[in-house]
Amino acid sequence: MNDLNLRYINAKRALFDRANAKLNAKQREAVYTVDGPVLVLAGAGSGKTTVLVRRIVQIIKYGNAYADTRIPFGLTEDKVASLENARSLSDAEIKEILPEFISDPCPPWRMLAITFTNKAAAEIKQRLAAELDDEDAASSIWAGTFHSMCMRILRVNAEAAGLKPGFSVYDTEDTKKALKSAMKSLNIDEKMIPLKSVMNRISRAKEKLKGPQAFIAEADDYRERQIGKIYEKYADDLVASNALDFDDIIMKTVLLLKNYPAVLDKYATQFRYISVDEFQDTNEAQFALVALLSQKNRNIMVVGDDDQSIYRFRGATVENILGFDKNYTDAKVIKLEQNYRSTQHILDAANSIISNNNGRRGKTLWTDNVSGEKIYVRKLANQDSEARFIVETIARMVSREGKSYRDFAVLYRTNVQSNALQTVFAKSAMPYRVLGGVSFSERKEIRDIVAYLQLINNHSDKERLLRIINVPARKIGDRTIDCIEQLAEEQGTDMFSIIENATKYPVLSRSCGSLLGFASLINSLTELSDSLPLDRFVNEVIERSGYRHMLIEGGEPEKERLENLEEFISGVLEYQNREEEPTLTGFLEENALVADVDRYDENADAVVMMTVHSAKGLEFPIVFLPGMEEGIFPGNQAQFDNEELEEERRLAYVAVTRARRAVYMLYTESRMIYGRTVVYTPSRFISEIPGELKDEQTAHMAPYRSPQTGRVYYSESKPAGDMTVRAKRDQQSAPAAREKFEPGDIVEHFSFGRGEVISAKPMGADVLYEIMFDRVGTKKLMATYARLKRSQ
DNA sequence: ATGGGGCTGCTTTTT
DNA sequence: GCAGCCCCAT
Repeated sequence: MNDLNLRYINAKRALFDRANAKLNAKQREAVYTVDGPVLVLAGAGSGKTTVLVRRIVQIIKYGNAYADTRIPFGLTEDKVASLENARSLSDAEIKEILPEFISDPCPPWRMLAITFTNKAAAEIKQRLAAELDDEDAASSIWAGTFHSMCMRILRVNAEAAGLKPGFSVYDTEDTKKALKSAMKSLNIDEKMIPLKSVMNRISRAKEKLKGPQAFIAEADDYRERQIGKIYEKYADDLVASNALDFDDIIMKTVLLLKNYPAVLDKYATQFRYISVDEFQDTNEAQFALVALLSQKNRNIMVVGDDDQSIYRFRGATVENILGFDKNYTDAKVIKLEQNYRSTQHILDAANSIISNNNGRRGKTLWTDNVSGEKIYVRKLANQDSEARFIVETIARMVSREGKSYRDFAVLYRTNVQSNALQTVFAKSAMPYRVLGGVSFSERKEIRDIVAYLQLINNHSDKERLLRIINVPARKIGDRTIDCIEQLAEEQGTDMFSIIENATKYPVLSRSCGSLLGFASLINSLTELSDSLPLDRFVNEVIERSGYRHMLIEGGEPEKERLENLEEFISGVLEYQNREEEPTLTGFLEENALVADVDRYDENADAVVMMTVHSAKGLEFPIVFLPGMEEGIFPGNQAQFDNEELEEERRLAYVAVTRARRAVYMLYTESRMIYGRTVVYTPSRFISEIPGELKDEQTAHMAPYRSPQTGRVYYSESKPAGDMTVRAKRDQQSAPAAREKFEPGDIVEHFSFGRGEVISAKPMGADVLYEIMFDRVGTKKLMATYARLKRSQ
């Protein structure tokens, strides 16, 4: 290559570098690596989503322009010089020049980006839309979760996949019930083989693309053969119900692509570029899917972090990321190790913990950020002091350092740990929110109405039929239901057909009236579903099924359920307004695949509490890690199992790397676990952090003092009903005479803001107020700690 | 048909 | 310690 050509290419690349000046060299390398397989090992906080999005945008806008070494015909010295001088132009001017280098760009609809969660998918879509600045282009990119993408393929190819249109998706609870009934019909006792392990085995089998026959063929003991039988029966039931479970969605798609070369060819041709996020969380089926789809164009980029693989228990195989470049020998491997989130001390601590694991690809995070504070390690007397330590530390930092509540996260290993925390937080008047309770769509009334909709959409859906056939009560008893089930099995048809034709079966003569009534209810609603807008239709379902009537009859206790149904209808309305072609099937699919509108509102000013698992991908200025004890974190089950232990260590790595500024690791002398007081030793993960990175102390919490009697209690013996936390400053200053409020009064709270008193219950010398706040909803607060002021 | 009492079992979770 | 589930009693 002559000098002029070389200068041309260098000048062109310099301009692209300018356009991506906000990225570091490694990130840019990933963005410019367009063709062939690429593995991006992205450490925590290394900007992986940015890279993923930028690369897609780069390919759509400029194709392989950066790597392209072709020289335009008739290149002149003047031209090269002007490109070289363009470096000093403004960003906007450079953007004007770049299109002249376009080289084989990819149309957006040939771009596939796969994530695990809807939240991640939404974020990627949103950032793509912003960067492409082209709504249509952004929305034609296939960006979604594994499941949503597979559903899209299955819907179009339902017949080839062995499905009838309008097929249902069973969630975990439906699956559980179906397995239970399969076990019952096979006379397999749950005490012999626990349902949980059956579920797990079958789920693992599906992830390995193993059907019931293959499973049975490989079964080498009685128990395995029994599970094989259950699997077979369950699979038959799913077919009869025209339903898929979550694992089927992936497995059936892979099988479809394997069995129908024409279908595979269509998609493998269409998807010129494939990107997979969180690749360390993929299972075998998901890897097989990606491998099939990319086999033709071989342009596959996977992004992930082997050190953050924390879902082995649900079938994720780290080997997918560890061995990626063995599967794709020509893969380019790029490591993103610069961290933009945390202080160097936090990263050093995380690095030294994770360095105790074997079987890593090996990465060392570093940052330009300050070295920052040391890791605070605090020993507390018990879980109560632990919770109070957290509350008081936060209270102090909020009042003295002007921090917001939202700057703090409490991350624990197991959900049970949140109980003790919540008790203390609830009484402390400190705003907090807990992630991971019963979600909206898991509520009984919502599930019931969704079951009606599912049955209307798919009359074969057995689990949903069983769920609502007698809700509200319509005199169809268990005996009748058993009878119908058996008839359906004998006739090789579904239960609904038996019910419709109840008159034909003498055994059903007694309940014939109720059955025909139910059949005509469902049939008339099915007809109605075509003619009414979705929200009005759902309203009719609630009405005509008698469900609303049932709840109204139920009076006060059922009021909340009624309100939830109203909220559900507004959710339907929201779907209807958003969707171009709203359909019942579409709504149900979204409902099955999209968990609640992500419950975590990042704007609310409240301390957030959740498991370390659910914190993956999030970041917080200050992180508390209670329960850093052997037996909790790492858990008991990991004590003698190295694989488990390494997973726990990765989890600890995830936990520490959530923090931007400070980490508090807490452990106790003793704590209550399952009703027993246990004494655990501090977690090995604490000792795996070098001493010079730690600020280690015993924290002495002030004992409780009863507000009424002034008696001092130590937490273990505190009297029932007195679970107050006293911030230190409160103890020092004698409580001032407190203003009394009555229902209807408007009050001001130092962090919840303005609210109206709903009720006031005297409790000893104190008063428990229920207050409806404008911003944060209804809260119950003790007068002594709420420090309420009259508004105006 | 519904609820209460006793028994069990108990990491992590998205789709 | 507690929630969820099953079974039995009303």
